[in-house]
Amino acid sequence: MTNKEYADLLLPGVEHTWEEYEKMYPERDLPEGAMVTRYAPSPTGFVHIGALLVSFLNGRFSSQTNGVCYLRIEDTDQERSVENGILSIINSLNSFGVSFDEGPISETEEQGKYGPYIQTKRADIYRAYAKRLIEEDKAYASFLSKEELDEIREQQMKSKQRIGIYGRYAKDRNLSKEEVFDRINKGEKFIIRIKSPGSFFNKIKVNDLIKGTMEVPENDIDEVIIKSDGIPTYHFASVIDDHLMHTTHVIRGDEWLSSLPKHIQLYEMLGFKAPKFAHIAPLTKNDNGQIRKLSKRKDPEAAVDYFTEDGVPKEAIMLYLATVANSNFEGWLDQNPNGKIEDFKFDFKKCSSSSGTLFDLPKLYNISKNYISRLTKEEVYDRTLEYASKYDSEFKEILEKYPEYSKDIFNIEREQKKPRKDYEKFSDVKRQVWYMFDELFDKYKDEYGYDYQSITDKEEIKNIINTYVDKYYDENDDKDTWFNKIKELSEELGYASNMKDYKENPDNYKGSVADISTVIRVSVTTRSQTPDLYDILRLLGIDKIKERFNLL
RNA sequence: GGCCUGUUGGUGAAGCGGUUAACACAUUGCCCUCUCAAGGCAACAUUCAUGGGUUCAAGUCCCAUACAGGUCACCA
Repeated sequence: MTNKEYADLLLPGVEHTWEEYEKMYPERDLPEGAMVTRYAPSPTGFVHIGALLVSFLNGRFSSQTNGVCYLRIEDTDQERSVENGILSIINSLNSFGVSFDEGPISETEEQGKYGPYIQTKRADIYRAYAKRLIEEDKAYASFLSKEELDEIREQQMKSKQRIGIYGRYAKDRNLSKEEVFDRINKGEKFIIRIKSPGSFFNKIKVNDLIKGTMEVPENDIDEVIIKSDGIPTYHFASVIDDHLMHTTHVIRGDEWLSSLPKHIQLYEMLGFKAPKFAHIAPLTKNDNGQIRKLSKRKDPEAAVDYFTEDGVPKEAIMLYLATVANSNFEGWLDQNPNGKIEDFKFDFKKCSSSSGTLFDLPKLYNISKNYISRLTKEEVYDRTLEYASKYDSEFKEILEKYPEYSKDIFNIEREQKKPRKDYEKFSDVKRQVWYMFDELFDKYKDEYGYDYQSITDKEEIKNIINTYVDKYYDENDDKDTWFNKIKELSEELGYASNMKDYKENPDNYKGSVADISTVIRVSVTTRSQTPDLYDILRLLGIDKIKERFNLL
């Protein structure tokens, strides 16, 4: 039996040879230095915050070098696939501004010349290359059953040896072709493993763009490349795909770091030029003193949707991820307050080489707060409405009913050099402005209660507000005269009009302007803490003010 | 357990043989001020996990120890 016949026996019926496939995926025509990157998720439909970071970075590196970033679906494990998983990943990433030059664009369509971009559709390709390895005597059929594998592992653990199929454990490595032929004819199930040429005692140097050069033992494990269902393993498929799709840079999570020697060996065995690698540190969380990777199963905040539901703008999430990705990003943003993430040049050297980055929620919120403060009143209105439409129908109705009025409210202390920063997320907005709307005011005023501070005497409160509307308030006043009138009111009623005077001689007065302002503020809003009172009164208008005063 | 990586303040970090050990978030205090949010100013690592070594000089180089994380599937 020739090697070719033998390979045909193991993997019959391949459409094209590997040489043909090489021709079908020609070199890309790209400028010098252009990076070809990829994001390669399983179609689980779930987007992990760390995956968003990785896909984002892949996109940035290719686009800042005028390269290509493609999406490849790694569905070699059927069990992980989810209905519409591909589309939901695409949509989710798109909503965060991450898109791809090539790859699937729906469950059935795709764009780009290096496809198919879904691994189960490339089965023939992997078989062709596996066949080549068999012909070259670099791979073999292994009949080890699940039970035998378990037994070997147990034995290895007991005798404290390395776990895996290598050396003398690779029993089927030297089976004769005839014996393999017999067993297959008898219907025995088998898989294809590589004949690892490596030795554990040989150290090789592997280079990572982020971690630097590492010395690791060569891989000597006979990795599975084709599973018994005929589908390749991740390792095999991704190496072939990265080669055929001419990937120059593999940027992925650092859980892959330990399989790097395997991958490098596979590139060598196949005679491929290996791409460059960059392994990104995972996002972690401190779980009662336990620091661990953010987990899809245990941590709701691992899902990107969690923050959207929380009301954090997507842009803010990306800004946060950018600061995590490159530590100098924040300083750059500071220098370029209106800069777009796309204008920043990411650098592998600035990626954290530590073994994990704690996901810092307060920091995210801070970034989010600053981001929202830079929006225009229209943007705040649109985004808040968008949020309310999904999560707060009551507020949605109000916003739709009073668009211009709402925008005026959002504009309080907004369009200025140092804008007001009191919304950390869109879910905060209602909590800060409800009293400006009669419908909400009527509903919530009693629930929250009037928060009078130092002056609580009903008569005195009435006296202050009545005197104020009767004698002092004029809608046409500018801010200075408005406040001067509050000072005058204070004096008339025996309160200090000047805080310094009051602090020096508190006993000379019944209170201060602060107390007077607070009474007016609370009487009209129920809250002792609000944005600028002058703006609030003006927006409410004299009729509403009187109405609310009359309620007391 | 094997292999790999990492360890600078509460957090993210800068630092690449000679700096008062940046910066940002958080926290605390003061100032400003009609409240709040901001903003301004300050405090917060006598020390860079620990122990050795190299050097005139070490967070920075070397070794050991400790701790943490990752990974060891016919999962990706």
